[in-house]
Amino acid sequence: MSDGRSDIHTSGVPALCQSCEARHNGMCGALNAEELLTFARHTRVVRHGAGEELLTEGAPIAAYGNVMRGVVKLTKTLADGRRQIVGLQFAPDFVGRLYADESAVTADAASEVELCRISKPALERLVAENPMLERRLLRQALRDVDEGREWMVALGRKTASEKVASFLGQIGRHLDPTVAGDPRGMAFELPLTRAEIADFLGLTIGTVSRELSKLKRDKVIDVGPHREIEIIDPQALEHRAG
Amino acid sequence: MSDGRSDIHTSGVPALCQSCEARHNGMCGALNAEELLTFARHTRVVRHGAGEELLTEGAPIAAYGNVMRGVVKLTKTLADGRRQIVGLQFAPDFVGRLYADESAVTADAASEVELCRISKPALERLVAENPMLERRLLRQALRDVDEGREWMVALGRKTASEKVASFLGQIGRHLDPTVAGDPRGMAFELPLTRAEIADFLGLTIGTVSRELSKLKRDKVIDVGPHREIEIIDPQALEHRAG
DNA sequence: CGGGCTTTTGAGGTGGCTCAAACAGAGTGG
DNA sequence: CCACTCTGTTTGAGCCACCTCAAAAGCCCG
Repeated sequence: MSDGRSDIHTSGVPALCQSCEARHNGMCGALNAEELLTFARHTRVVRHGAGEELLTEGAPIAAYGNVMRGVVKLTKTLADGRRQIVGLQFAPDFVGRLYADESAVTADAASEVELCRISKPALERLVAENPMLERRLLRQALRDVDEGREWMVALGRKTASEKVASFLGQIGRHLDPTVAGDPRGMAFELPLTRAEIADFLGLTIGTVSRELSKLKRDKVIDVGPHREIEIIDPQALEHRAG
Repeated sequence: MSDGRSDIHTSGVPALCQSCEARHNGMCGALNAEELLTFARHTRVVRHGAGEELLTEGAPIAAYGNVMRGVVKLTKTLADGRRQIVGLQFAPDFVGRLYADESAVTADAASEVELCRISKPALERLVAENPMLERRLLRQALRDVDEGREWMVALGRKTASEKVASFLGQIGRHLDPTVAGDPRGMAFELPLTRAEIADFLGLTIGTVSRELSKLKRDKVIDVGPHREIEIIDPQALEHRAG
């Protein structure tokens, strides 16, 4: 039995938006039912398989998107091929760089991803007309800044084991925000390969694997087959995150 | 002999704003003469000596500011004292974190600094009333994101010498944007001590010093007394930046 | 069951750290 | 004008965390 409130809120809301996280915690929260309808005329839900490229470093940006499901990784690559992941976007994050002609990063689907896609000119027009939308995007950008700075500390000053512990903590928190201070453990599937984790943490695949093995040996986590991780002792993990 | 244009533009503009960079390339560019006057009623120019703390990590934010002169460094510190500089702000950058109760970083004056200060509630009210102001702040935030990501690559994937070369290149570009592709050299005074450079690059003071000596030995730069640096061969510097 | 991918683990090398000493400038006071 | 101090910088010697290279093992899919 649903309450009256949700009836009011969902009346006239496009079907796809009704359960979309972007409407609750993301960009689309700025829009009322009428605006959502306008907005939805320009959007299209697209699905991308793991590894598909959404944006290319140095190439023009054709469209923006909101992550609805899955994980998008943002990477930058040096001339000789060294790679660094500079951000991970989860639902309901916004993907793309407003007010820039070309993307400074490559964005690809780390897992299978569903995106709510909107063309560049369409979003830019909607943003110009709707200050609330712009405010949401500002909040998103500020979150991106904060998160980037958090990782700069890890990249610059943490040891390999601290990096890996921090990474597991962050992923855990993202996939289940209630776990933050919870002393009980949790299990999840890593959205990244070892190589990608290494590119995120500024390490090599070998070091990542060794550190994970160490955490397993010390009964802080359990490492299952196929990227499954169980956090047995969140306290200990937090403690090792520096 | 001034042209007519500047007369139009400066009529009714507060004296302090007339030559302020923030009005030309920063946040205040969003405001017309009338709005600038309203704005100026809430601002005050304050001067801070090198080392003075403007914002403290984990402490409430009392006021925002625009850098008018000097360099502000943003740092994060781990529990055991390891430090990482996560950003440098030059004129006319905005300092502070909108929509947050506490600061995620410590901000201090790296050199003597002049700030155009505005209280938190005052700016928040003005932003709520003026979408153009919000757009400027969004642009600033997006620049901060881009710059942070640029440095994440350096922190995670570049060698010590590449880091130092990149750093000198960035500082040079900031202090004189015309130099970018210019094959001729330039000279400037570093706004940071060796220890601060180390905290920026995720290195130790010894490594920074050694790398600078190496660049000097190789006639790429010249290191004078009192933090003076002359870039002799910008091409070679760029080449070593990775 | 074989072939391709990812992951683990090992042995050895090295870039940047640690620790330590000497040096250089800018004040400060005699 | 010269000690003296204080802070910042340079340089050296040795070491260790993490990388490199390499091999083997696990998992997935046809």
